[in-house]
Amino acid sequence: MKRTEIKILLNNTPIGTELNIRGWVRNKRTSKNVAFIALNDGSTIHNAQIVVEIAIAETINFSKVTTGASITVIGTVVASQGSNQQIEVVAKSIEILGEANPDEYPLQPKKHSLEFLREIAHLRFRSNTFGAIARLRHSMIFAVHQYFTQNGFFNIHTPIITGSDAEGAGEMFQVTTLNLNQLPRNEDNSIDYSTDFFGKITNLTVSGQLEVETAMAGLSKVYTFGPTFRAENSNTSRHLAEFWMIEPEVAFNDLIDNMDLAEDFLKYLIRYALDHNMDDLLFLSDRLKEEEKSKAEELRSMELIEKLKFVLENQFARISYTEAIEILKNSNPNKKKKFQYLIEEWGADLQSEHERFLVEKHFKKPVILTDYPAHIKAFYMKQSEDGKTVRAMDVLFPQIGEIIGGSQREENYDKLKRRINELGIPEKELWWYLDTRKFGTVVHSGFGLGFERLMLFVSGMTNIRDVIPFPRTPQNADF
RNA sequence: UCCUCUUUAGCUCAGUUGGUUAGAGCAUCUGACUGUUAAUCAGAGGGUCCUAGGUUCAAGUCCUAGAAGAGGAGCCA
Repeated sequence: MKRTEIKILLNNTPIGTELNIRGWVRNKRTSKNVAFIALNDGSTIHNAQIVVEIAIAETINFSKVTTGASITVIGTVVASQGSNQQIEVVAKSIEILGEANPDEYPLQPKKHSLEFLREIAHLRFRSNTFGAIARLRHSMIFAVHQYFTQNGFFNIHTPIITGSDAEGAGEMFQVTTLNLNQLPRNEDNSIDYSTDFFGKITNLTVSGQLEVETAMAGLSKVYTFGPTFRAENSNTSRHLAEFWMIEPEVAFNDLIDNMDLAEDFLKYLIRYALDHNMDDLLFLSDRLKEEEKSKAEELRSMELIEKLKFVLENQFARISYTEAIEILKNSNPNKKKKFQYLIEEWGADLQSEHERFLVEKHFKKPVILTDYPAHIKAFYMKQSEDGKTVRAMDVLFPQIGEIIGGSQREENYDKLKRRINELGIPEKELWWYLDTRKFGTVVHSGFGLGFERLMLFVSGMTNIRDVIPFPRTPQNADF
């Protein structure tokens, strides 16, 4: 008999239907005459309740039906006598597909710590929490492509191995086929890369932006959605060495258009989650509430679904860096010297505590900060007439901080070239990038959205290692 | 990389001022139970107290170094 997914079973299967369901046992409860199996196949957060009469149990080695075992059940859909589910399946036959030795199987029908689940990342797809995260993650991936498709964008696969080290977005992982125990040397003892696979130094990409800008200058509306690698020694709950980034780039868009795109895009994704993943969101919300019980009242965050709706219904605040400095300068924490880094003058880089103050205390909603001092931002950003700032924008979210970083790009060939030289970036590595400004240059803008940071916000999880299946962080590349 | 905290049973955690044989809940196993909901009840088994040194008559407990994990900071998405 063909398998019926548990999601289908629970949605609209009429009483009396005979069907086959398969999955992994979450829990088994036995009494004298009847046993109950909670079965999950990952199609939904919900389990199917299998009712096993003693006569059926006796046909198999029922003691081997343990938490974690995989089974296939043929049975009949009936109205449930219990109160926790509408329907259940009375088994006619059960077959054990794969046993799970209870002495070795680490998942129990109880709440596990997220740290423990991380240590068994290969099994945590079978937990409620990570199952919900995985389904939500898929939904968000799909929604990203759907949003851009509906809005006339084209997806561009930018290279993962890059030959340019001029992107300036952090430490890179080197890619080489050279024998590290026996490196070929030049006469001056430097390493001879001419015999390396690409004949030069290559690294894993830290951003697809420069390449995707070349696609923009031809297709107008493009985006990348790919893996990104940063070899920073970052040990925080919001950094990964390998993460996924979405980078739209749009010709003829200025900074205002860019902000409109970022806000519309984020709201679309959040709305998509609310429309398509309510079961998982409700579970994650309950989980979060449970977790927050142990926190002091003032440290608790808004309930997850309420928070998502709140972001949807409110305009993001949009202020310039200069305005932000004024707000911070006159803020209570600054006057009372509560900030670790006090705001004294224009030009200072904003610290996490300042961003959090603006988002969580002052505006109490997402904030887009624009027009930062040029000296704290990347070379490619559009230089303003004031000569001091660039047309940059960061979208700041509560708890997460910077979820998007973007800008209008400098489209003027001479200005861009001058900035590259000022910063000592090797110009000859960027000849192809400069060509986009040399031939038919256009005003254009784009941004980078950290996909896992979006996942943090939408799922309400607090550690980025719990929203990606196999996190890569310093000293950890297991699985 | 810096600061702070943590590391005791399969999991989550107690463990007093350094003092007998290191405990609990859950899980596992055995049994009981007329339909359970992380079932319930009774019993049993289960320990390199993170590692290596040190102090002491005596160390899970104190000291030093290291490892791993967490929170915060920096870097950023």
